Amino acid sequence: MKKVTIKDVAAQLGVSVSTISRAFNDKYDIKKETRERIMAQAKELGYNPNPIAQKLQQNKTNNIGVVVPEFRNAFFPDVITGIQDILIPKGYQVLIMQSNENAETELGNVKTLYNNMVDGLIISFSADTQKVNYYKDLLEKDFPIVQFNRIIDKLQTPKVVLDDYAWAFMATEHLILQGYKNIVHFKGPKFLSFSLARLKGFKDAMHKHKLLCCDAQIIDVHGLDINDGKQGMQMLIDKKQLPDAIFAVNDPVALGAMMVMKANNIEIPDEIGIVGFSESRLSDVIEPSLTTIKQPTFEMGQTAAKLLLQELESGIRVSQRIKLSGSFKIKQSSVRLR
Amino acid sequence: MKKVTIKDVAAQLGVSVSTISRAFNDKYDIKKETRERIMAQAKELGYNPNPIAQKLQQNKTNNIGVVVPEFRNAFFPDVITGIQDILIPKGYQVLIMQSNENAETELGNVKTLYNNMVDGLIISFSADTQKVNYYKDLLEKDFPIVQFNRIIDKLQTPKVVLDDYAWAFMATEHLILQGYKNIVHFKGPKFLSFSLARLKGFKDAMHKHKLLCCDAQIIDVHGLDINDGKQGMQMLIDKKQLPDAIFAVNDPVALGAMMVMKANNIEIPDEIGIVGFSESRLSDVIEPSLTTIKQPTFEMGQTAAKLLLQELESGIRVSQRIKLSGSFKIKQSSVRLR
DNA sequence: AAAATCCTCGGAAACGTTTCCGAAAATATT
DNA sequence: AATATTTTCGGAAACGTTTCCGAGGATTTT
Repeated sequence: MKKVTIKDVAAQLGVSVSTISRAFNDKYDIKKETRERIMAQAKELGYNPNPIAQKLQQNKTNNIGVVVPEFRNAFFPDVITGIQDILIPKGYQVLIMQSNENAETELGNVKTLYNNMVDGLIISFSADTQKVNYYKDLLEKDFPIVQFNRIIDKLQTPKVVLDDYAWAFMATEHLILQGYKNIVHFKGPKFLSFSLARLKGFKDAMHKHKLLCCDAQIIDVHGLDINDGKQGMQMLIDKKQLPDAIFAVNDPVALGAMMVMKANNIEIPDEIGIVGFSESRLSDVIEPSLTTIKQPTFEMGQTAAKLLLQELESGIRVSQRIKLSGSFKIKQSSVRLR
Repeated sequence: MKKVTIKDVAAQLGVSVSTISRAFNDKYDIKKETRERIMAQAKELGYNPNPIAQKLQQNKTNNIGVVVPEFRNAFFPDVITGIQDILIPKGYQVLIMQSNENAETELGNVKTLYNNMVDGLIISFSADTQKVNYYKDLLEKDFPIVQFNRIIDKLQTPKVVLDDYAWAFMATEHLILQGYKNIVHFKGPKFLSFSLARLKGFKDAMHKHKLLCCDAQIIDVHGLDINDGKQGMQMLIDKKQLPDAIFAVNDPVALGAMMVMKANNIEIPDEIGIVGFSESRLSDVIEPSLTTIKQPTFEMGQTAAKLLLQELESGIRVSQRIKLSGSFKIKQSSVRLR
């Protein structure tokens, strides 16, 4: 476990420590032959520069923190893969933490990462994050942060999101064009940016087509999980207020609703049509397959990473908001046989 | 972005740097009042010890590396959550990397983590890892490693696995007791420890009940994904060698097989029964629901973390192999209506 | 041949901590 | 009151690098 240090190499070759450093950092002021001699000897001894010492010296860690609410669903893992795809080739390490949809652990995560001197942060906020003063403090210290997917508008950082409004509008309109009229929306947690955008997309589509869109059409399922969808659907059944169709805030909620419908012998898409959001692997497995919006997860991660990299390299923050485009996956759950 | 250091606090209070350090590390040789005075002032100035400097000094990072083949399926994320559950309260950071089922990137990951001075490593190997000399080198340097799930026997480290053999045996026997006779096994990649264990469990159960178990009963699907299951099933259909039942090496493979069966109007479980392994969320969504073995993922992560902690704290390696117990989830796909 | 320039390298400070050693001050012991 | 002991603290070295400054020798220019 004894590590070999720069001094060992220097002593072995009878040169100074600084020369070794020069060799490893490819500085201009070193003779090519000594460089080669050093590299050979270093390899021989199994020397690797100690990154901790380098970080202390350079006041830079080459670590990037990523905080996500969960990684049980495929969404965040895919985004993270995109982030790594950009950052790792640039020599960065990606430290991942999960907040479990809890604002408090989220704050703890961020503090830990910051105190561990990550050079920047990429974050998607938990469903119940409201207080942002700590994040504002960080931004004032010029600490680079990029938000994606679940953003907080008032934080002045680069952001990358899907155009949730537009796609929600399109999903709703798709249901309308299929002839569904009494459509309800299973909406997501109220503090989440995309919940609001998707809700607005739904409402506007309904209004455009002059369909009824009163409070009863908007069901708050409180969460984003399969169980939340189940509960929402069960409630509708209990109240005997069955709609024509459902636009769910995301796939798991849609899935849950479908499972309850199937248990109650409600025919999909004949009696009730349904579309989800954010394609999951489950959407192809369930029967009938679930119409959904596919998000460019990998690209979302790449974009967020690039934005961070830009700020890291230039030192200037550009609080742009990048909207990515999704794709509409029309499957069986929303297409009526004519 | 200018960080406040220990010197700033010292200067501000007119005491020495070492006293500040003592205060923060709760040493015995400091007066209580000065300690309080220091802590108050530190908070006032917003001082936090620089962990990089601490790590350099202590030659210890409090970082643990975790390398997994993927985290698209729920399995590894769940295990990681278990790992974090133990390690984070102990003050460790958990750095996660994914190898994408590729031995080469896996090796790269491990090297990066090692060079970044993680204190230990928890790893589940990729499907095509065969060369282990680098890992052996690390072990000889007394670098702590714990393996889980996908292990390499000849590496002398603590290991935590499911009792794959026993559960595969039970799964197969379950099919037999349901009256299935012509049973095939979709086996996993041949270098994977659990592939072999599950295969052996299958074979032994077949032999015990004196059922035919020739080469034709063992189908190598080459991978662990939905597509591999699809291909395996398609091949059986093309060859017109349909079995009574299938025991698949894992859930995605089983899922793929089911999807092809359904596309070909093969009735499950009447014509063909099927059981998977390692309960996934998909197993409840597909129809009919898939009988499977549930692995204690969270506990597996906790156990691996505890083993590592033990070695870290005691400094001695105990190459024990811990077998965890699963649970058998009997659902529709393997239960014949009588 | 003297002066100017360039190339290569060594020495030392710095990054922000912890810890060992010893000294001064406070307290206890005789 | 003198000595011994304990408590509390400061100074300095150390962890392993990078980088600035400057010096010596080699090379080029005049």
